[in-house]
Amino acid sequence: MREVLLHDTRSGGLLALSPRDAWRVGIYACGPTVYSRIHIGNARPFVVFSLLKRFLEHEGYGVNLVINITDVNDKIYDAARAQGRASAELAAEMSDLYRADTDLLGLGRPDHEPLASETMTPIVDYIQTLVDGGHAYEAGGDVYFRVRSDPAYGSLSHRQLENMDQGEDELDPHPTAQRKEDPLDFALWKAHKPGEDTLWQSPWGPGRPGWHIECSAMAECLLGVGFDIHGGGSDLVFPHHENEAAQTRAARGAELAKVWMHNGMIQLTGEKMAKSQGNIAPLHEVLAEYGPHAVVMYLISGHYRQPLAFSQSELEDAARRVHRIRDALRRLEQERPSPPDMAHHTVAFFDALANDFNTPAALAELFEWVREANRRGAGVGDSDLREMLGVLGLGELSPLQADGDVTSIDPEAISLLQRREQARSERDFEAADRIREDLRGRGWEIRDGPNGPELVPATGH
RNA sequence: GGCGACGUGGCGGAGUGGCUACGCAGCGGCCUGCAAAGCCGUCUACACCGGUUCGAUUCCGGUCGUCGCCUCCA
Repeated sequence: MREVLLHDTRSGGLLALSPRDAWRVGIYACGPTVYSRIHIGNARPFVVFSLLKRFLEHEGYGVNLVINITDVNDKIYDAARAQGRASAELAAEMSDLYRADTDLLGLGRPDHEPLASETMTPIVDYIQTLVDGGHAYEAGGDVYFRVRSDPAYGSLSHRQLENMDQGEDELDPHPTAQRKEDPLDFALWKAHKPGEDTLWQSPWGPGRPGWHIECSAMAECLLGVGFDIHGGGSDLVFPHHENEAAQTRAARGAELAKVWMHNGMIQLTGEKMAKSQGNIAPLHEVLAEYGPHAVVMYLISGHYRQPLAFSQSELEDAARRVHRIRDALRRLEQERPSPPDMAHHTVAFFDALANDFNTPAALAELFEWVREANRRGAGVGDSDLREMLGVLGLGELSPLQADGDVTSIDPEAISLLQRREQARSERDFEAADRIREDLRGRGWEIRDGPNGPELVPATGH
């Protein structure tokens, strides 16, 4: 049995995965706030945790993956107002688009995708527990978390309370400084304000929850307290995850999660890709241009904890890597066992994933396997490569052209190929080359091998 | 200002106290009518300055630079 090591933000080191329930791993990852379509950066945690789930299942664990959708939030109100629409309508539409866009990645869905708007009762109960326990207080219809009531506050993000910037946002149209006991306190419940078109009832009056308590409630509802892995982007470590952790300690007297995993940012021209900076690459556009396999390949080309450079050429590189694998698949014996003396690469592949989910190191092994298979030529079974690709979410990759599957090629192409062979046998290479160009225009590429010419779909990733 | 991460060959990106990462691109070769695909080779990388060490890209200190967070941005 492989020991799975994961980097934990709180301890700053690697922890061995040791599930709360023997073979059952609970994972909660923070999903998007649905005020616009998601971008490639938002796709990183979705892909990382979806693939981590696949890997853990490969290792014999059962996995319960929860990725929430934040559909009640200031940003949604702002975006809806700017568009002159109802916020709930915008959130519903963007939730649908989020699911549609991530569906196209071909990785399936998480096991649960809770909505904040459908978790209101547990959220209000949670806040009540905090108030009852003296960890939160009502002020003018708002409810705030008493940060200094949690002695461990700061332990996740490694910050000292005295070092925190306590300045209030001067541009905030609804200053809260006067209502808070302490500038560090954060909102659990926000009283309804004019212009906000959704509201829920609570013991403190109508309003809506703060972001942090939404996630705590959704996570606890589906996974309980003390689940195995809590994940998300590194930009959420503070304050979002710090606050989640504090809420759970205060309300339940226990840690919310055992391991806190954070993925690095996707970077465009050296800077973080963020909606607020307007330098976004929408996921659906990237998918439409390069296809799901190249996008997934791109996202796993760096270690999940590191920042990852984003550019056209990075996606093109990824598409070429996918192409190399497809080509290799084409030469392999379909659905046959792989040579045992190549298995050390496969073992190393999974070992790399067990070592803090090191996908680039795993990919290196996969490509070593591919090269060895190519070296050996015919007769190599595809099972090992299939096994590796399956865990990477690339299991649907099909060979460029299954031998003998001639019926899928249009008859015109077949006859062109025959005419080219005719020309070649007559040493009329000019004509032969013209036909080759013709076929390329039709999307077919000719490869003259020892067993005669083959047609494969043209590269045009 | 505080906290954290990081600076690897043309690009992306792993990793290690001494041994080819890997991929893409380029170049040379094999194969081929020519290509494509593939294979072989090559491009002799580890920001800078000190220190520890038989030996450092890898450990320690400093310098410069970059990025993230400290405002509900994955």
